[in-house]
Amino acid sequence: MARARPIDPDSRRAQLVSAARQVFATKGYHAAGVADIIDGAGVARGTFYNYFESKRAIFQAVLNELMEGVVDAVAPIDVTRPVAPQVRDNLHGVVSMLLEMGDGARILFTDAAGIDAEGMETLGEFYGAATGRIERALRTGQDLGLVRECDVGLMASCLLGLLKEPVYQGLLRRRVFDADGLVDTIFSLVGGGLMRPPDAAA
Amino acid sequence: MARARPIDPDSRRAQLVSAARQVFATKGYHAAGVADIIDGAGVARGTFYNYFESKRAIFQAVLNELMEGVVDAVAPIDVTRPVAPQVRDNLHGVVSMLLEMGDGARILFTDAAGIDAEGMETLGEFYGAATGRIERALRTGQDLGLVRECDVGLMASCLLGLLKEPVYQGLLRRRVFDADGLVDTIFSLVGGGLMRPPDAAA
Amino acid sequence: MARARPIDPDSRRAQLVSAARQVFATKGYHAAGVADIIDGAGVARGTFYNYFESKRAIFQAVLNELMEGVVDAVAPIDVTRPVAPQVRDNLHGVVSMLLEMGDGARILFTDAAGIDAEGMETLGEFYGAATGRIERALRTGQDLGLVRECDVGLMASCLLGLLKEPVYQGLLRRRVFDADGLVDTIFSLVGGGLMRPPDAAA
Amino acid sequence: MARARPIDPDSRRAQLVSAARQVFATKGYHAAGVADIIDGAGVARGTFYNYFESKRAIFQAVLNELMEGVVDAVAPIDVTRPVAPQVRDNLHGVVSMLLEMGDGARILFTDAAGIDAEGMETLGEFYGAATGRIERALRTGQDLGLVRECDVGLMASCLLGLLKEPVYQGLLRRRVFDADGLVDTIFSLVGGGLMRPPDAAA
DNA sequence: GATGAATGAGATTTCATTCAT
DNA sequence: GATGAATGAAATCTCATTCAT
Repeated sequence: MARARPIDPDSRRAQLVSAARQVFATKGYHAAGVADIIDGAGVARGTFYNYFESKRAIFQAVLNELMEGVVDAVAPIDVTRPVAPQVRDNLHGVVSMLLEMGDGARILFTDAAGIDAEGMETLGEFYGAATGRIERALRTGQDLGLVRECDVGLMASCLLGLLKEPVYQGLLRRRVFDADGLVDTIFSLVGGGLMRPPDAAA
Repeated sequence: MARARPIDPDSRRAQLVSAARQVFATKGYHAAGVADIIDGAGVARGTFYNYFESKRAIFQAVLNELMEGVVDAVAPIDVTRPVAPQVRDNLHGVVSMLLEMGDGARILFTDAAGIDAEGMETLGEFYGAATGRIERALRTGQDLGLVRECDVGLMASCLLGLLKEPVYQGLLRRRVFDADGLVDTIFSLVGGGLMRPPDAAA
Repeated sequence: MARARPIDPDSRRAQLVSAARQVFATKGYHAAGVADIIDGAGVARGTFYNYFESKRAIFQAVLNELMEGVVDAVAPIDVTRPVAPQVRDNLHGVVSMLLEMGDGARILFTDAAGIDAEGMETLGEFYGAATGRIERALRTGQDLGLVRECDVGLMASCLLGLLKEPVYQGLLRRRVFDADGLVDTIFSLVGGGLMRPPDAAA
Repeated sequence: MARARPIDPDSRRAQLVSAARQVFATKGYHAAGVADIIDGAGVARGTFYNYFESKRAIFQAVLNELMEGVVDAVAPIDVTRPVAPQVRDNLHGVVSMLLEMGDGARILFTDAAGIDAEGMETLGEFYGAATGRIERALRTGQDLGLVRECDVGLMASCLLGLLKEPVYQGLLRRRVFDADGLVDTIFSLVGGGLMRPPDAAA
């Protein structure tokens, strides 16, 4: 009711995106209304449309922010130093970031792909880029003699799945787990597989 | 236009579910309208509501059918026979099933979780059950001395991710691949990890 | 509130167009809302959109109906019979039609051109066709030796103006006049001036 | 962006009206937004409302300016000198003025009447005044024995239509023509038909 | 059982106007 | 006097659902 005090447009925009993330994370894209977002931001309806063309547009902004957050959690690997710890850090960084997002992650996992063709494409490109990075890393590893022969394309998306699925199920089934445990599990699997060495003790 | 000839209610129901699967797969839950479904089934609007309470209800029916299809693709493991080939068959069965579904799989991957809390729960239970089965298998494997120590809960969802992610990306990015390649990749990873043995040749 | 009894779609459509004509005539396109139209027709909002895609669309339907009405008021001239009375009848028919339309005529005179480019074009084509008919009539008249030399294009639109302006001012200034008076006036002007005196000298 | 330098209020007002005329002429009243006007004038939104109470108000200002322009193009007739050339000059002046206005004329022809009752009234008065002038001229002509008997009221608006319609169609159908041709056409029609032949029989 | 016209709550979006700085 | 962020009433349009035939 009281008129929101005018503030720097960039701040207002950021505030709206933040409110929107909250709302989308909680209710999902379709159940969320612009009304929820402006309530969250304490702003009038018209103000919203001064900053975003549509509900779809602010969703895209939220999505971009989330994707950026994940990307920023990954540091380039320096091959002149031991590789494993760096990979471990990156893995840990991404998982922590996703866990921190909490319900926000459902936007990346579920909502974005279910809205329209453009959403699918955005997400497809994002995961494509991620897979691409893993793929290149695998090839480098092969060149360095660390990684064995395999179909790098498929292997890359398998590895991505290794990371995503536990986080996704954490969301769906509201189970909590800690990032270190997951990183350890992934490392042990990638490091030596699942099978017990026929007779390790022998 | 022409009045649809009265048919056995079960057939009509099946016909509607089938049309609905098609429509949901193609357009997604929200973009799909009841109009699309009845057009697909060649039935009047009122008829639809004689068989289903709501759009949400028929979606649930479609979802159930799909989940059932996946479950049916998995045979129980008979521990008195060699295990690996049986696991391989199951894996192959599930992947083939998902690939056959084509766009229908997006319902399982994306749409179902994005509709409402109930959808999330349904899917959570489904994946929970799948994870549970894998978990039990792992434990059995450990008992038999085939599988080494690990956090079976996390490992189970990791393994599920190994399978889902490539299929999901196939959908998102419209890449095709064949089921055997994926099964091989998964098996090689699970079998011995990703690293090249220090000096396998020695 | 009470549910409108289902009727033949064509009738419903006609009823909506009729209500819309009334509303547009009274309030003008922009001041009129879909709410006014459905109130007029005693129908729910959704019903309106079962029949017309948009407010703009039903306006077009109204416009077409009005234009058709005017066109139908004009009979082709039969040159084997005396021409003047036929022209007089046509003139009288058009003027009467416009006067009967009452405020509806403002749609043709004012609203249609002020809505969008398409409205302007529709109206442009309509008046273009009218002018074209007059033009052809003039040329025929010239061939028959009844009409003297002139710039038929300009003359045609002048003649159209002769008819339109009094009707238009009748609308704007809420003056009433009768069709016969106008036809007489036009005839006296055109008759004395446009026709070549058969044999002025004789 | 840059703060507009303070200028003489009358100039600012004129600047706004000028920008508004441009905008209204191009887009029409309803499609034009206050945003377009202030963009055109290079002025902030708030500034606009320092000078005009509303969009409607500045439209009225534009309208008044245009009507004045037309009125000023007409010189009083001096009956002690030959009348025809004076009439011709006035006709030519008005037509030229309207043609110069270009799209601006659509404001007079179309937009003004389509806005609200007040717009209709304003325009009604304007055309009423014009018709009135023509009417008085006709009566004077009758007194001088130059013009024959007729219903001067109707005849006056007919004559006005003679002039307006070609210009209007020029707008609607984007045809160009020159003022002289139209004046000639009108004169030939009126001259041959309206004037009593001085002594046809003698 | 089948039909399809009718419904109406509710969502998104627009834009002229206000007012604190 | 100039500014421009904020406002919010009001309009259009959607579509799952109802119900009389």
